[in-house]
Amino acid sequence: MPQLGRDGDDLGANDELIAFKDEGEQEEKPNVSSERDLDDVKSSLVNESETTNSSDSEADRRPKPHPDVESRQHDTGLFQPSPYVGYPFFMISDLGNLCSPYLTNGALAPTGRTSNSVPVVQHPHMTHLRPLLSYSPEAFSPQRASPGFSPEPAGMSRSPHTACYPVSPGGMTPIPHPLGWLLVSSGFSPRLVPPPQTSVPHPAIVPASVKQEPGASHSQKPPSTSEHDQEEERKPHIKKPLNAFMLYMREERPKVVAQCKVKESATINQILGQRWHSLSKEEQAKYYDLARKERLLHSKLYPNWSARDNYGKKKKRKRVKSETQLEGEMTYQMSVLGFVSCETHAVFYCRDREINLDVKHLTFLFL
DNA sequence: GCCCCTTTGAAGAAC
DNA sequence: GTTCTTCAAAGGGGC
Repeated sequence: MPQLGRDGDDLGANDELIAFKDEGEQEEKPNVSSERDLDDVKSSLVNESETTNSSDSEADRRPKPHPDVESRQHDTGLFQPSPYVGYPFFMISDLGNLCSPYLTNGALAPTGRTSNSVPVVQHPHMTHLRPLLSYSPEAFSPQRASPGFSPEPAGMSRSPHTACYPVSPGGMTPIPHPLGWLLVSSGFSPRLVPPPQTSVPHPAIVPASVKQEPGASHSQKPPSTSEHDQEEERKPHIKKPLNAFMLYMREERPKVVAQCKVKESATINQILGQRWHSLSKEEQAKYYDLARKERLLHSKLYPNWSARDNYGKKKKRKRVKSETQLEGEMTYQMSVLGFVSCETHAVFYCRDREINLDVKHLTFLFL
């Protein structure tokens, strides 16, 4: 599939091609190490943001809208065979209120956005499409904030293509995503977006506990049995990145619920498992690709995180979840304060880092 | 309120 | 290198 970057063009570095595995590759190359892939990507991070210029123009390399995009949908709502073809948008992080400057027509109602949902700014010609996020986290390049960065919106300039596309009258259902990404119309004039008023929680992080000053009045948590336990509870719970099947399941579950009138997740998951096996390799490859990018981005956001960290934390996580729901405001690691995008790059200014992405890696899928 | 169920895949541990 | 275990999502159901 072209979107898998087999030609090394769509997804950047060739090392990803080695790491990526769809079902067929899993059979043929079961030992391809995602670790090595991550290491390669990590090592390339330093240069990633500085090596984005190439002999090819960005306009040429950037996926172009496909006139037949609607016909690509089949009954499962999935693209085939090339879901990456034809994206009139690129993706940026869910910046909370950040998208509002683009919505001068009020297309995206504030109520359509929740902390863990992905609001969508959609092209009017593709109102039938449900975008599925995709991104190329290998383009992430943590670095210090640019000295010249200013969150002032006054410098924002917008070409006609940068105008916000209104959400279709039918409305777009916010698509929840663990990494909290937001789709925004493309158009590559430099533009500046003021920082949001509220932090955007990174859905991959479940705060282990509300960090409170000693003696906080609303603290009802019983004392931990040990300092170690207390320390453990203070640590935010960084969830595992979703695998391909989980991504598929999250996407297809509502359809199964609607079709089968079943609510029990165990039953639904059985159905989804069967459907998963009935998918073609190309269809599954889309989810493997997304999952691979999830892992890459996750590894960059949390380079020291290990799946082992979550061992034995299921109970804690559930307890913490309810606490989170009760508490309201929380502090998260991944709080994007603002971003700047230009012809070739988008820079996201987070609380503790600056993430530089090559726009050529900002793609997404339609469903 | 907590855990189980049920699925697949990824990652780590154990052998 | 292989096998086993745990966790990721989801929400009804049981205790």
